[in-house]
Amino acid sequence: MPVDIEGEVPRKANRGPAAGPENRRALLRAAREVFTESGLSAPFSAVAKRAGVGQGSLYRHFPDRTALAAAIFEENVAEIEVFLAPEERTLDDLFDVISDQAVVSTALIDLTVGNRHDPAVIALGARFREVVERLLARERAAGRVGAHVDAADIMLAAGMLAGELSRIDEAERAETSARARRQFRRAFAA
Amino acid sequence: MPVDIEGEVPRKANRGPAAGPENRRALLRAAREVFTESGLSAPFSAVAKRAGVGQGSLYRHFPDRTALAAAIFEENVAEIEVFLAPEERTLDDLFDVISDQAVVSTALIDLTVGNRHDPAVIALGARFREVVERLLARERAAGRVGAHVDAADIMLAAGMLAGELSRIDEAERAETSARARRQFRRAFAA
Amino acid sequence: MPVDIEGEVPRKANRGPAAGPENRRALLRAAREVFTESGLSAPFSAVAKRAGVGQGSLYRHFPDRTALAAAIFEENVAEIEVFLAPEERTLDDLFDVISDQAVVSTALIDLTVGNRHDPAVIALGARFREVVERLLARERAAGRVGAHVDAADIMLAAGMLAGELSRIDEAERAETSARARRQFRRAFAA
Amino acid sequence: MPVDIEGEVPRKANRGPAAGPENRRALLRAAREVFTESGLSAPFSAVAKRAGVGQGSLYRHFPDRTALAAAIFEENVAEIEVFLAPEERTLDDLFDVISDQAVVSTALIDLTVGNRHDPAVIALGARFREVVERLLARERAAGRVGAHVDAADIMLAAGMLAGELSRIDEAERAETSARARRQFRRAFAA
DNA sequence: AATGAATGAGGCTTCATTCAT
DNA sequence: CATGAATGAAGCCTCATTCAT
Repeated sequence: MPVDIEGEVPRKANRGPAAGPENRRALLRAAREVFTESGLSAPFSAVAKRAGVGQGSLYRHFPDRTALAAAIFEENVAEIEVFLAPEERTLDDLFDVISDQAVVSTALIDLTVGNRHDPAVIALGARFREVVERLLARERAAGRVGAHVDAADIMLAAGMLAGELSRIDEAERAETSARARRQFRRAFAA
Repeated sequence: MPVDIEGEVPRKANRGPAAGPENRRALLRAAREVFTESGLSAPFSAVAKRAGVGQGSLYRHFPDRTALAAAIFEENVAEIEVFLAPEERTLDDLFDVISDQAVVSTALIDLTVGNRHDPAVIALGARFREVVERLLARERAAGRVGAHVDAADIMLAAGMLAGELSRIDEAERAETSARARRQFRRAFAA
Repeated sequence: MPVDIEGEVPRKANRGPAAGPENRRALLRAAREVFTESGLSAPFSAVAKRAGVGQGSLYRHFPDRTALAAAIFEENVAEIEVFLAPEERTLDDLFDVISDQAVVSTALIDLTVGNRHDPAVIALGARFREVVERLLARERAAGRVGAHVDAADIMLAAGMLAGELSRIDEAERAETSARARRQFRRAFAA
Repeated sequence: MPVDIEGEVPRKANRGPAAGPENRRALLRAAREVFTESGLSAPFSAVAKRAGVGQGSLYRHFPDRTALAAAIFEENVAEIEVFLAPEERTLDDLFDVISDQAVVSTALIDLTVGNRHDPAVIALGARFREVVERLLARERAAGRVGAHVDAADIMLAAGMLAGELSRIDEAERAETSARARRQFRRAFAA
């Protein structure tokens, strides 16, 4: 029962510009968590709260939901790039990362799809396509993938898989992922 | 606070209980349109408005979003049952209906997935599975589908396809649908 | 999942005018129950539903909440009149009835107070006052009540008691009633 | 659907966080007024409007009706504590404050009674009881109150009085208050 | 005279966004 | 540059009341 006669407002100290990058990271982490737990429609403000950051800062870093989604997407793509860089990575490894990222990814996908024409989104799509193309070339050369398969096939499969995984219960993900991958392996086999 | 500018009270005439079934149909039609155009997150009230029906009537017929989704889903399943009944229907025909229904279907899927444990939803899922099983038996007998394929495979494929189609632009649907079906045909081939 | 293609509406048979008084009784009983359970602010329609009667019939019998309250009040007063008629009834008996009726009564009181100028309400108030006056005359004659007490005192006490009882938990009613009556007995003693 | 007739966007200026405590006070004042005038069932939003404050701010300060009631109650109890602190205050002074606060108090009482188990409400009840106990001890010591009276008696009387006063017309309050206090004086006399 | 569906106003609450400090 | 309160529009849902049958 705060009596609050002369209203002390004990607000968090302003830590100055130094806090910028740190806040940005906190926001991204928080956004992943929030979107994972509550879906895309989670209150935008929940992200700020979870990150322990003011509403205003959230808006400064990410002027809208798309910007936030793009930033997360960017991290995902970066992770994929790194993970798939080694020569020995296979299509199966791609599906592994996709499966791992699925839940957040699809909230993402839904969002990015809604802003398909945003330049940032387009750029990220292109980066992802690059990865896929390099991978595909290797897989084809190794005879693990037939000539009838092109990058669009892989991307479609990845999208469908991510979408499906994001919709279902945690408990069913592993099995569903395995089943889908069996299908795609057969579909893509040489 | 009706201002009652000209003493006009333009409350729509109460057409009496006779309007009931008609309203129900109008609401379902409107719901399909609205969800197709604006996705699941469209204001629930938009459905009533589009149907030309009072808010209250919407709630009487469908106490919540799930009830409405289940009713649409029911119509879809009924259509699928009828369409796939003839002996000569194939897996490709299933993918045809799915593709046709995709946009609404996925709003549906998202919704039904959210209420996976609603008895009505469960019952409809079971009906769909029945159809798939009958179809699969025929396809297998005809040698068009391999023994490695089970009903869950078909249902997964249908779900992934519908999900994907619902996310993309109208313009890309035909091609994407064709591509996915090529993949599934190969995956399921004997 | 009613398909409802040609909408049969199996409505309750119209039992004709004979049902009138029966419905009225059912409505009053239902109203007591509903107001007791859910307070005055219970949906008006809940009364009709509980009574197993159409909305329209409720409105026909009782054009508004006040009319309904007045009718219940009327029954209460009638009961009080009968109960307190015998020579040997005392002030304590009055408090007994009040306590019994308290929960519904106060929903009533709140409502009637809101329509203090409704003729029906005024008439009922007068009838209650009559009862009180007769009782008071007897009690005074018997030397059980002092000369300093008038009808308004009794009515005030009754009102305060009913109000209090209506607010508290079922479990505390007996004790609170006893305590209040101890106070009033002392206050009114010769 | 803001029609935006002249491109005018007359959104009230955001006066910033500084407005916080001021808003809180305005809301409490407004709540007292609104509840006094229209009873507990007044639209919650009326409080915000009366206070000249956005809906959202109302909800920020008081997440629900109970929180608001508790805050008003808190002010009342604080006032009572201060007013009854001096040695020379009597039971009659208590009834004075109660009478003064009656109208709002009972909206309060009705509300707090509905949330009897809210910790804030419990704490306030305890504070009130403390005041009553101190007062009662003095009155008893002074021989103005009999040994048969305990704190529960006083609290019951106060509750009944407040309840009654809140129900009746402004015009009758003074007389009713006087009458009730005559009764209690007699009931509690040594 | 009874029935119960239809109607829509209005209260409730949440949330995106702005902006004083 | 960060903070978080303020704002109000807009969706949700309930309910009093009407009225065709």
